[in-house]
Amino acid sequence: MTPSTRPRSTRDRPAKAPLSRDAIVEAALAILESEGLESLSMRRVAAALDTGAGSLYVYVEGREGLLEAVFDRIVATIKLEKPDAKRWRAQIHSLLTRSRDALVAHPGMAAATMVDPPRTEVSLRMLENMLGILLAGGLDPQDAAWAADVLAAQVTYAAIEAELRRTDPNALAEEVEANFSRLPEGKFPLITAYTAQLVAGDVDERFRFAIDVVLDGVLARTARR
Amino acid sequence: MTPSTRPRSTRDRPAKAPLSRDAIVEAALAILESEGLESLSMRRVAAALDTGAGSLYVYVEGREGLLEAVFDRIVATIKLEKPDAKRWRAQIHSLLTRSRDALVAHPGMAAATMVDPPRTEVSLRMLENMLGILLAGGLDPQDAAWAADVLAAQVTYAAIEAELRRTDPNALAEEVEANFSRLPEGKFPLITAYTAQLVAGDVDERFRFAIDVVLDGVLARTARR
DNA sequence: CGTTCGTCACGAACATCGTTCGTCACGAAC
DNA sequence: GTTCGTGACGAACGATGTTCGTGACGAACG
Repeated sequence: MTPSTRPRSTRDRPAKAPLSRDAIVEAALAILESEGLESLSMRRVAAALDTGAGSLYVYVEGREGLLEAVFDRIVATIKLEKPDAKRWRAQIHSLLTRSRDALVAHPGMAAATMVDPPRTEVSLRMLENMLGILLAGGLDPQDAAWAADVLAAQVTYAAIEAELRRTDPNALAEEVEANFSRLPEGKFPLITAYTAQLVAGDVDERFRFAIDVVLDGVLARTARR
Repeated sequence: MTPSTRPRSTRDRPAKAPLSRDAIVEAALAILESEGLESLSMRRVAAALDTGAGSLYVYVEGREGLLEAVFDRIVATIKLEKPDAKRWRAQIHSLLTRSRDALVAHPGMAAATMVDPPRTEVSLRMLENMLGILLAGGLDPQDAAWAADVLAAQVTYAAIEAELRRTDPNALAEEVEANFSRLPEGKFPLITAYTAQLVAGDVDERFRFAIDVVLDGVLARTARR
């Protein structure tokens, strides 16, 4: 891990690992997973590395830069699919489900992602793979390009929804349902009538629906052309 | 405006409007429109009302509560549609485009929306209207309920994208295109080959595509059933 | 008209945040 | 043995959200 010689004499300190960009990102990632985004402060990361917050700025471009690096690391762990025309639809589901789960595993990251589009090389790998699968499915290039965007929106949206249900899968549904039930009488007839449908399905069912609907929509467009 | 010119006591003050929840929300809304979410601090709002930040907490449940109230106010301004089976598709486009534009007009609000689902009565009016139009379109209730969710995701996503392009409509496309052009040779063949398609279309075209794709997808599902 | 009393704005204070920068100890080079 | 540059340290700055003791206002009351 360490380059060569560990400095034997940092006096009182018991030979602590040297600061590095990688070590910082890794520490941040650990905090993100265990405590969530709001706990991911520069001071908190520095404390985990037994140093001062100011020391991080040599290796990382502020908090924003750190978050970007962390996001990159997360995306890098997502396993891609080798496009196969025979299984393209299943591949989309697999890839996007893995993407969503990777975001869910790091609370707060999904929402942070939306602030700006992916620029890093790792994110482009992801886009390249998406395009590959969609094109393997026979989609028109323009449809595929735009569909990738639409699908990305569903992934981050589903990730945020899944985060909310993380503690208790049914907590949200029950809360919403309870909320609906004490609505002003007759003011929201449709919501009242279809409460069951509105809260129906778990996270996975809803996500599957969203992706299928988008894919069916693009296919309908292709067929019509 | 300097503290030194302040009247000795509130008695000498020229009858300033009393603090109220409405006044606070309105001031916050004005700041949000003109300066964006990151400038919307409790102190900034208090300053606009010529008072201290601490005074706001009597009327508003912290910053989070204030933001919720502001969001509610924004959603309240969105004009709804009287569901008409003959124009239902156009109605969806109108309603969602207005929703997107309302979010875009208040920078940062779209991203903040995603943190938790709408609970307020105003948001339910919106949902009720969406359901009404979709059902008027002949959709199955379960499909309509879930589709409303999928469409909501597209609205906030489009709003965030539109915010980025607010200053210069082409800035993003050009940046992305420039980014693509200096990619490692041959590492992203599809992105390289279809750069034109990836950056094609303005905000409205892309948004129209997203909505149409979702609607076509749900219709295909309905037809198949 | 004088007193009382409850409301409510004020603003100082606290904890935390991201960020900057002067200082200085370390270890290697001379 | 001396010099020197690298890089961590941590105090400090400005800004944030939030709490709370204080006190002034105006209405109610005698």
